[in-house]
Amino acid sequence: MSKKVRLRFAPSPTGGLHLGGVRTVLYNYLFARQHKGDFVLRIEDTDQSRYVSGAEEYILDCLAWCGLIPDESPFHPGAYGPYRQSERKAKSIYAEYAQQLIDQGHAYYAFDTTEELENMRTQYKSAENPSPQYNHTLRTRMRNSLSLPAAEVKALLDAGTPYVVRIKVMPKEEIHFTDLIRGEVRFSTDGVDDKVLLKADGMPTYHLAVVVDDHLMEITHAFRGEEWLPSAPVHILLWRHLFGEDKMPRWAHLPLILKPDGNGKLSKRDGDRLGFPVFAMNWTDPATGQINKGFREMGFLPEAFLNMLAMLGWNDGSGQELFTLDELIEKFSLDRVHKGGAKFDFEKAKWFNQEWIKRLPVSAYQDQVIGFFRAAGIDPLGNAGTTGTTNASPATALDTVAELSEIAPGITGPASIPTYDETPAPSQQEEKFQQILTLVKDRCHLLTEFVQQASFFFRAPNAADTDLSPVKPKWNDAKQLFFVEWIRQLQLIRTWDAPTLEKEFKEMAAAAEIKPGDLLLPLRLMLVGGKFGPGVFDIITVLGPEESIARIKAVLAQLQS
RNA sequence: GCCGCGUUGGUCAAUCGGUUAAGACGCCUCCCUUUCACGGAGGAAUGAGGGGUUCGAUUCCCCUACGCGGUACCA
Repeated sequence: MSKKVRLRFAPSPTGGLHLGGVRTVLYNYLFARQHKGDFVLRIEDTDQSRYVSGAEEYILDCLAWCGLIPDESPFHPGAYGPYRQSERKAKSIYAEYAQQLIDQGHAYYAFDTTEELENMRTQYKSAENPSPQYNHTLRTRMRNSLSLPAAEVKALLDAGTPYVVRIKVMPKEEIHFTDLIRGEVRFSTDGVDDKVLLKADGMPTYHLAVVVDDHLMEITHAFRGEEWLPSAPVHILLWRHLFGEDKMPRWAHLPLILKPDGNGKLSKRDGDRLGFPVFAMNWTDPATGQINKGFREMGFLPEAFLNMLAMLGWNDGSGQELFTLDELIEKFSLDRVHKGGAKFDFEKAKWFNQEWIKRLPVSAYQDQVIGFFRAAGIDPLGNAGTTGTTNASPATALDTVAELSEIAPGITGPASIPTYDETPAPSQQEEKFQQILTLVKDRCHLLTEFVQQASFFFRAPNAADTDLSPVKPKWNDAKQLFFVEWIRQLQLIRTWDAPTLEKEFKEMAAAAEIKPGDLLLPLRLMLVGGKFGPGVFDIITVLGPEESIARIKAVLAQLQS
């Protein structure tokens, strides 16, 4: 008996896809999936002046990145097409219903020009009424089919005079409906103006289009932002006149996402101002060429992005904060959606991302991370791997025994460095890459941070640029000697793993009567080029003997001078 | 102005008449770690104001204040 649940997301293709838009999609999607229903994408391109080419594809790309794929859309039409309102207009769908309303006496032609409307607004503007409305009191004084003699209306129409169709709202009527989030909401028609239904160019306004299309597409539940609540009475009236109020979808007006500081809706501007993205993915304005950062490019995981968005206005009451999409589908409920808006907190957003980075296997996001490495000029799977120093500084060039003795007089070195496979198979490289990601994932909030945290694995630090001030003042011959000795040791170690390396290191330090702590920081600086990164012995394990030795030697030369 | 919606720590928030008013982010202290993190243990910090209803209000009702949204031939 009950109809199949169908929901829609109906954006205008006017630019980037905003955070709030994605959350609206998400709630639509969750509800649809939970009820084994359909989720459709309808493009509301009724304002050709605001149409931005590429925006439709962009929106679909964003949904794809998030994994919120519509069952029906302009790109994958179902049985309710077309899915673009411009195309539906071309089929005279809206004009037909506008005509029906006129015939019923619920709508009328209005011939007022833009100038006439402006004049009306300035004329009737007052302190008590700053924005006069085209309504039951004023319409008698305007040029429309209600105020003009029938013959004149006919003449105007026959002459092809531009007109719009307006809804005729009767005063003193009570309109109420049950919002799935807010409960009973009541309006008086006294405050509702005669909204334009059909524009002069024949396009419907949102008001007409949304009810006609929701009806034709058999939409059962309509979720949209709270900013639509004030125009709900118009939509209800239209449903009443056209299809019957009992056929109307259930409405849910979602709370707004607010800017972090102050109040008000979060806007693109706020993101620019405060340094965080507002769009799901990078959006390049085709007119200005301006690029707006997206969460994806900022280093967010789609799982984290959605999880964060879901929690902005909803929770399951248990205190749980981390949810997979499937868990959200299972647990989401409208009656636990907040009524009040929520301020967006970028720090918390990053926390969600960090949690998901820790939670997911690195294989789930390694491709995205590879992209960030390549953008930084590093190919983590290429030849510039751990088998050599790519941007060798002058110091790293000294690697002969002679040079060794030069920086450490008294040491006679043997040293045939153990050889090993110079060009690992691709799978080995990938394996090594994953090993590195696993090593640093705990300290990354954003995927982009993998580059900062791990690039030294693929590119030797520039020895000349390494800040040695933390160790240089306390440097002495004993330490110099120790490291030269340590290099020899590295060449001999057979079991190449972190525990063995650490054990050997500490034994040598003890023998040299130097506290390991005094040696660890220098060693880190040699390998990493800074005071960050995973444990030094883990680093050496991954770097391998040749590369480790090269880096130590390079800095040793620096410290000696 | 009018109409509508909202208001628990700095932020996200639990509570559906009785609690020492959860938890999380952020912040602070300590532990772990001779890097940075992660992790662990603590800490500071909350019911806009006023009336009711009730034995008892954060919770229900009203008023006020404040905030937001709308008030287009934009969505």
